[in-house]
Formats: sequence, structure tokens, C-alpha cells
Amino acid sequence: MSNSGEPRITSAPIALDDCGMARASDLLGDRWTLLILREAFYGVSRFEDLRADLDAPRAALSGRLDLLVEEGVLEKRPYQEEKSRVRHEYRLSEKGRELALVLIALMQWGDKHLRDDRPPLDIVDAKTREKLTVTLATAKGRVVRLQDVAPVLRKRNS
Amino acid sequence: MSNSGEPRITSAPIALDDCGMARASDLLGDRWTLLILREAFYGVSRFEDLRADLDAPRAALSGRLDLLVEEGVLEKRPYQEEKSRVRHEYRLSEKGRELALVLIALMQWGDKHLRDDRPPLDIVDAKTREKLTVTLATAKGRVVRLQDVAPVLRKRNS
DNA sequence: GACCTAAGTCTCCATTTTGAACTCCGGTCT
DNA sequence: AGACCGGAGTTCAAAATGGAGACTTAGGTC
Repeated sequence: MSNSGEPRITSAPIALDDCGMARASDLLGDRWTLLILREAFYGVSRFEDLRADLDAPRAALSGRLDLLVEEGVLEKRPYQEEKSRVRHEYRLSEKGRELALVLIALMQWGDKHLRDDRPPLDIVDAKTREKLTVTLATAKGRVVRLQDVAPVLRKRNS
Repeated sequence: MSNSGEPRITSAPIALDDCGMARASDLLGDRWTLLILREAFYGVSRFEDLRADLDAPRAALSGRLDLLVEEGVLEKRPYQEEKSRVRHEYRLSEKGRELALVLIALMQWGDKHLRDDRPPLDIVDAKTREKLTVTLATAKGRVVRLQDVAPVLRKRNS
């Protein structure tokens, strides 16, 4: 009931338009974009496959794909099926592939908290088959628990 | 998580409504929710502070907060300021706190790819002050690079 | 009673999204 | 040639969503 402890924080220390997270959220934070990226990580790359799999309206899909290509997250690449004209598919760029940790983190959280039974997909070490989870680690590979981390603000001009 | 080359994949191996990622995306994937959580991690917890900081319409904010409380990501807690009636603030629940890795992954990706200069915020080891990044690791704390991981589907009933 | 503030609704209008139909473009079939 | 096909969009009216800002509520002070 009381309020004694923590000081009141009235605003975030980083302005929205200077915040990578806010920008990422602006780019990815809509109903379709994350789902499209999920498909992309699974390797689904063609317009019609995406549309059928997500049950998304064509216009919505078309718009998101254009945006993601423009932002360099996806690449539009020509392909040619036997007996067909050249068409285009959407593949992750390197920038897009680096979103893997975000998607995996989201997946692991969602599997744990928004589903009832065991997760349908595990991420494992390709060699040893050990299960992997998203963590924080130093450059040298030492894992640090969430309770033992702190945020450090960078001074405005240093 | 690889996407090189030939075989055509026409659909994701996991149905949308059985997919934790898809559900998480449904819950978090809109314009305000991720930003609200960002504020929550910074410790901003009161309605008016959030509103001012995000410049969000009251109705939007009110709706998201209700949803996040309903989903157990935030907790609505009473507090009492001097000379005021009891009011409520929104704090992360344990479930919400576990979203930290998602948000940090998003932040690190956004800082790297969507901003020009150096990131305004680092996550460090509270003791050693070493910089930390989001990674995948085994239960024993061995870090594995993204190129060395594989997805494993769990059989439908095992 | 008049007024204050934080928190939340309500109303109305602008934008976005949707589903369905239509177009475009090569290629194939007859 | 002309009709048809299938993937990849585009267009458009109708519907849903979203926002700005006024209004309301609840307890407390003066």
C-alpha cells in the first residue's frame, strides 16, 4: 500500500527519436511485420506462400515487403521456376538475419508464457544438440544473469 | 535459421495459433505496447508520466495498459502520494520482467542498424562493468554462435 | 461549494486495413 | 492466333481502427 521505497521516475533517460529500440519497434511493431520475419526465418520467401501461410491481405503483405526491402531487412531476388517467367522472392539480408536473436527471444518468451504445453521448437547447438537459450554474455563468452546486469548511459558527447 | 539456396519452403512448420512467437507478436506487436514496456523497464510507471513521455493518446494508453495487466505482464499497484488519494501505477510483473531479453535484443539490433552514432545505452555486468550482448548459450553457460545453431522440431505428441 | 489533479471515457473524425475484384505479365495449350 | 493459367501485385469501397481533444470521475484541499 505504501510508496516508501523507490524514487519516482517520470521519464525515460533516452528520447524516443534517439532510441534504437523505439525505432526498431516502429519498424517491426505492427501486426504483420514480425510474422513475415518469422516466415522468412523458416525459409518461406514467395509472395503467394507468405500470403497463404499468414492469411494476410495481398495489399498488406505487399506494403510490408516493400518496406522491409527498403529498410534493408529483406532482399528481393529474382528466381526462375521451370517453364515460368522470372519472378521475385524475399530473402533475409544480413541485417535481417541479425534479427534472429530478437525473434528467438520472443519465441522463447512466448512459448514459456503464452502457451500451455511444451514448446514446439527448440534451438540447439548444431553439433552437441544441447538446448540453447537467449542470454546476456560478455565479449569473451561469460554468461551473466539478468539480476547481475546494469544499464549504463553514455554521456551525450563523449 | 539458414536461408541459402534451393529447396522451396512453402509454409512454416508451426501453425500460427500454436506458435509462441506468433502469440507474442500478437500481444506486443503494435505501435504502443513495446514502447510502454520500454518505459516500464526504465521505471516509468504512472499514467500521466507515460502519457507525457510517449505522447500517446490517453485512450490508447489506457487500453494497452489494461491489456498488459490482463495478460499479466504489468501489475496495477496502489500508491499514495502525500495529500492525495490512492492511485495506481503499473509495474512489471515477473512475466513482464522476463521480456528484458527481448527488449535488449531489440535495442541492440536497433542501435546497430537503425542509428548512426554510438548506442546511448549499454548493458554491463554490474560488478565488472564489461559490456554485454545478447547471445545464445547452453544451460551450462557456453556461448554458441548463431551460425552454429539449428532448430529442432518437437514431434507432435512426444 | 468551487477548485485541483491524475486517471480515464466519450465523441467525432481521419487514417488504415480489409476482402474482393481487377490487372499485368510471361508462358502454354489448342 | 486466341483462350487460358498462375504468381504477383494494384485498386477501390466498406469497415475497422486510431487519434485529438473535450468531458467525467474520484478523492482531497481551501
